[in-house]
Amino acid sequence: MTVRTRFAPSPTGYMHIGGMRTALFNWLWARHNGGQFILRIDDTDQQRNVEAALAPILDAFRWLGLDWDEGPEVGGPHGPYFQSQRGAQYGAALRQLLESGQAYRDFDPPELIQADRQAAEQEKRNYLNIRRSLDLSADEVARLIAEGRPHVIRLLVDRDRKVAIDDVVRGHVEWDAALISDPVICRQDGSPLYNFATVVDDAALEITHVIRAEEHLTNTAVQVLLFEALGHALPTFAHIPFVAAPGTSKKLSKRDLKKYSTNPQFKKLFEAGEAILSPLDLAISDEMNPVMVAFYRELGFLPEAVLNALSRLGWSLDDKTEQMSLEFVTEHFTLDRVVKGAAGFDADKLLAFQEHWMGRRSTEERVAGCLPYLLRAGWLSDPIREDQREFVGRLVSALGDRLKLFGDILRYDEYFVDDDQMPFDEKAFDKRIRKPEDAVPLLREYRAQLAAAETFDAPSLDAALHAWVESKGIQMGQIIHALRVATTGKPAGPGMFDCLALLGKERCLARIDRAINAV
RNA sequence: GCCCCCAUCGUCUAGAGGCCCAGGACAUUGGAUUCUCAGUCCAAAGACAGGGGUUCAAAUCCCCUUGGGGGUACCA
Repeated sequence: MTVRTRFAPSPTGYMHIGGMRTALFNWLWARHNGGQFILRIDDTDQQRNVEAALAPILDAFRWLGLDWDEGPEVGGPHGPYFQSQRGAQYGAALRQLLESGQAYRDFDPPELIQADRQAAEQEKRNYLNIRRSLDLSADEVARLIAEGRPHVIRLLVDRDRKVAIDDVVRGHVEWDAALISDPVICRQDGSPLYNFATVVDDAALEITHVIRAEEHLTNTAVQVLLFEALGHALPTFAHIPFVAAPGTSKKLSKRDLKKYSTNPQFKKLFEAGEAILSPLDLAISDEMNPVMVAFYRELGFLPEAVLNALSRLGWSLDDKTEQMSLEFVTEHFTLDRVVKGAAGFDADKLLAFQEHWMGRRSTEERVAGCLPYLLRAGWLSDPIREDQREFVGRLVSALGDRLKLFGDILRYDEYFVDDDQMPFDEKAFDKRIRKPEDAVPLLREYRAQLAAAETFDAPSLDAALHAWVESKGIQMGQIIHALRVATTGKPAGPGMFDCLALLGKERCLARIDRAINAV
């Protein structure tokens, strides 16, 4: 039997990182088995602007390279893939259940149900719906329907039985049906409820494996009842742990975003977000924050890194393999190696994966990744001139490992601003130029050396400075720190000679002059 | 309240009765390299929630306690 899995997002306008992990596991299981991965849109709730709200979700899939065999844009033999367009199927299933007596119309007004529930709560017992409408005769029911009396439709649960599944990750899980209220499967307005629509669709789409977060485990009891009532075979269930917020075992949620900003792990992400988004005139927001996939794309993370991190959230291959490509994970992914406990999102580890995968990108690829950022920040002309492209190439190779995210290129504004606009880091300026007595005289002297230099590449500059330092009988540290701050404005960066060569003679001289005058 | 799930270093995890006085990775700390930063290399510190069983033997099986989480909707 062909393995068919699905991911069924609601069009919310963003793609949650935890949802992405669930989607990934579904995709992996389908691909691992040479099966199909289906995208179904659960849009029973919101009908306006589904397309706009869906776009960020599909973008996230495309960015990570997770394709779908059936669903929006690609169609498929089991369509439509939007629940809002599947009314006919739900209607048919409803009729089937009603006619076979496995579902019934409940005419009790909501207030009455509410009172029942409150009473149960006060008596500290489990609430079970009271089946008053079941006492109505067929004639009475027919009369109430003819009258247009509002009602919902409930599944009639057999209270003398147990419901059980053998979950691939949880094992055998059992519920006593005597404790389960008859679930409403159809609202007063005729629209289907989640548990019902899901079962109808999962059956119609011939889903073989339902892989979803464990928050749905309890729903499964009702869904199993529904599968059976409809006469469908049960799919295999795999309830994977949800992705927890760092340092907690609570579900990662965009509602708690404020709290996360003080978390030491997330702090780095927020800091990077700040540094990279602000030159782009963007800011951390409801749609753009560490809980959303879009955030990582916008900062210039690599899909490989995000995929690698997501794969390891609740799944492992063995006791040592950490760095894995999507292809590798696909080959080795099995459900029985999914962990049971909640997995906290580990931002540090994501960063480590990012460094690893970025390290495997060539300079050309890194340049290609950085260029869009520089363009968007307005630091390059559009179209990009050839000399600019060449310059960015030299900068990127000088940056080496320091460039962890493509967006990090925006932290090196000193190479793109005019010389008289370059800001000096005040603390560094004090420490390296203003305070040391010999800094300014040495800078002056070295400036003359530079001005006379015939070649301006890093190796010659390196050799020349070493010779000069030796002839003067001073320490390298006495000049080089002052020189760095003078020319780049910052206390840290690529090798000094790379920086000088990158800037070129004219700009170096101009900046040294400016630094001396600023003392 | 009721139902269900979960529990190994700070974090992600390995461990399916002896290979474990518990292994790896990230983070942390110390050292080396260096003009700074980043990186790299070496090293250190760091966990089986508690209590009972079962067994010659338990991180691994059973029970209880504690703790954490999820669900309890005419949400998904």
